[in-house]
Amino acid sequence: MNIGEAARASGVSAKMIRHYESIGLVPPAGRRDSGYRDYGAADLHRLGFIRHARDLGFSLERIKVLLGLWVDPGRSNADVKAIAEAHLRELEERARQLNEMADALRSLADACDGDGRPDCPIIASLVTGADAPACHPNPAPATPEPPAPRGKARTKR
Amino acid sequence: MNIGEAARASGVSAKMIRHYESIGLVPPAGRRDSGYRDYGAADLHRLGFIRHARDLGFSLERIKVLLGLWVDPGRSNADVKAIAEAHLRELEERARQLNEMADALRSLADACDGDGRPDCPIIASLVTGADAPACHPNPAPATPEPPAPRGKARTKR
DNA sequence: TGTGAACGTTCCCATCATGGCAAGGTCAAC
DNA sequence: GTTGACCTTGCCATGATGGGAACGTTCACA
Repeated sequence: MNIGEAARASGVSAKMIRHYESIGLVPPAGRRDSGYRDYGAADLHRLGFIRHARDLGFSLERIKVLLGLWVDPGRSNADVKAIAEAHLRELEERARQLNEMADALRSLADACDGDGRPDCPIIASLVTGADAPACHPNPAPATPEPPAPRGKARTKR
Repeated sequence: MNIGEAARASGVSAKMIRHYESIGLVPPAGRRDSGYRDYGAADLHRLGFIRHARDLGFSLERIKVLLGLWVDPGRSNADVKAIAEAHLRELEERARQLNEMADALRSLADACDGDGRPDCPIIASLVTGADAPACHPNPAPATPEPPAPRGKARTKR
């Protein structure tokens, strides 16, 4: 089985299969006389395993460990679970950070009329680092202006 | 003001300040006779703007646009809002994906006893690509074994 | 038997934002 | 004058993936 067929069958691109081989995530594929890599069912299984782990966001480094546990008949599911939970905590932490950003940005965007005037709480917040105003406490809090150009030499930029 | 002081004052590392200069996100800093970069209040403002935008997860590319709008007295807050909302949608999408992964991984981890035996629904799911079993439908669905080693030529690896 | 398309190979480069390191120049305090 | 903290430029690395060049192989079809 060519690398292209293996790619289609496993859902891992040929490019990535070669990469995984180069970093030792999959063993070096057998070669035909032509130099073409040759894949069998066992290879497809391994590639499928990797793809499913990638779908769950596991890093290649952790997948390497999971593959080691997979092929270890004496593995402990506690080891597997520990890796999964470590990854889960990282996923949750990253999601938390994204949600924090999204929440902050959402209130800024909500506070912006988007009516075509220059006044903009989003810009204002980026300038001052402050959060979005509660609602519209003051009617027209002029958007802070950019700092004056350097010295007198405007053309210097 | 040295780059180090500017870094401390703005919360942007010296390394990044140089980088931002190299990609045109900040104008080339003034230089002293020694060749040292020299920063003033306007530069700190700009760096602070960038840092706050980075804190909200904006890409440097988008920050470049936001900076352009900031310094444009004729800007429309609709333009700013459009960029913010585009970014917001991306944040939400990324968070959604992470949560999807986390949910899937959580049910797998919950389904794993972690009692030290080799049986492991996490490994099983990575092998088959199937979701976590509903709860524990069958008492001991033996974890799928790794594929047999390649043919008879184990040394071929 | 030739030929062309589709595939394979290796190697290098790019992404994105950031950090690290090395070799060398500058500054300020003692 | 020495020392330590700082600055300069330049290159390399990250992690996972894609793109492309230059060149070899396979296979079907005329």
